[in-house]
Amino acid sequence: MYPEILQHIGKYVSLSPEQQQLLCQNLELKKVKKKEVLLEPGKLCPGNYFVVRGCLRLYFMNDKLNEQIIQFGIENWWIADQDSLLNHKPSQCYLQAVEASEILLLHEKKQQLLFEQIPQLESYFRTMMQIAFVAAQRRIGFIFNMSDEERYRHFMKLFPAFAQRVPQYMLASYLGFTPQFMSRLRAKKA
Amino acid sequence: MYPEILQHIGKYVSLSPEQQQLLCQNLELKKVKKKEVLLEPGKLCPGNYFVVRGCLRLYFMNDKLNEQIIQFGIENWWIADQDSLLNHKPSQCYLQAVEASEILLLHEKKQQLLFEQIPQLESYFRTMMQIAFVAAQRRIGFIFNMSDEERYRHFMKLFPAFAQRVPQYMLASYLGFTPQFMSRLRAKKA
DNA sequence: CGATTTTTTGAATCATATCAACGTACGTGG
DNA sequence: CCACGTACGTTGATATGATTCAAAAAATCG
Repeated sequence: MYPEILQHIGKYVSLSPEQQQLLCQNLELKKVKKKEVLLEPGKLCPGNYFVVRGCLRLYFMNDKLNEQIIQFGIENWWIADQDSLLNHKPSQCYLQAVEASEILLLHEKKQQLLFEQIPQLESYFRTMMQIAFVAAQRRIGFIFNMSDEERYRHFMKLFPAFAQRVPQYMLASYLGFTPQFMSRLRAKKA
Repeated sequence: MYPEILQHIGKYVSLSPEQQQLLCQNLELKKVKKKEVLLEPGKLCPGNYFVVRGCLRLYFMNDKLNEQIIQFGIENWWIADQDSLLNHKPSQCYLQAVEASEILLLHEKKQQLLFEQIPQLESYFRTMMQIAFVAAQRRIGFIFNMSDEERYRHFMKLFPAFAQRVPQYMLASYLGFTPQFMSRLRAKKA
């Protein structure tokens, strides 16, 4: 039994003890070291990962051979290449541990089977997808309506603790500008 | 009965005739004129809209009082302010008809009830959310890794027909640059 | 047809990238 | 536990893509 994930699910739907057990039997616990890679371009994304402890990042290499971070996943977040999962096609992304982490993998096939046995689980994942979609649309809004500097300050205000956890160049990548510019922003101090 | 929406749902899940009828009884058909507004800032988004015919846009006013288009919805797409729906909070957006349109409104409360009676419908919406999320993440990738010019050409190549349907200033807004710059890009012709 | 909406064009300006070099920190093996 | 190598962060100079403001031209609509 994995209390962290059960608690998270419990915020959205309620599962019977039997359902909780069934779910946990179908999860695979993984412990990964810092910088360990869970998914590489060309491979199929095996399922959804729930972060129990630590931090992962999903990124790809752009044309100029820079890393572009699409998403971070920290405690109580799900992370995966949904494009690969949805379309059953090879990923174009890396999924990598930013810190030593403990994660739970819900294999795609098992997820499908569980949805039939635990309808609330499908409801839970619908909500997770909706939350993720809203977050992505908000991010698009921020990108278009704030300058890089504004977006940086906004992010630092919202997630000051998280900003301490990851290297600056990763934040710069996530926010969509260069590490050099990030350094200048910090130097401005204001 | 609304064949367009049933056909679309049928691509993802299968509904019995009774379920199809139940669903359609809970949809509200609306015919809107060009520029008609379906949702305004301050109001709660009433539910999800399925576009049978026409085109809608979801946008908000940014700090500089420019319209920022978040999403378009054309035939066989769902459109709504998910943020308002998810968090039951007033919208910050406008939902407006770009063309005269026919749309089906699935009220949020009715949707909840239907999910209990038609579990496949929850599965369908989970998939819709996943598709929308993947699209939004792809868009973020494009924004960060292409120049405005590249993004413009990429979009024109992908959706040449759609580009004809909406005013250029709306495309510019969706792509995240000014109408003036858009005009210059077109003039370059290459 | 006139009125409004949409698109075009020019000139000046600004935000951010790029290139290049140097500084600092950190963790790994000897 | 120190030294070395690599990874990360800073700084300066220059380049550039895109914005802004302003005005005119063109298209669309009632």
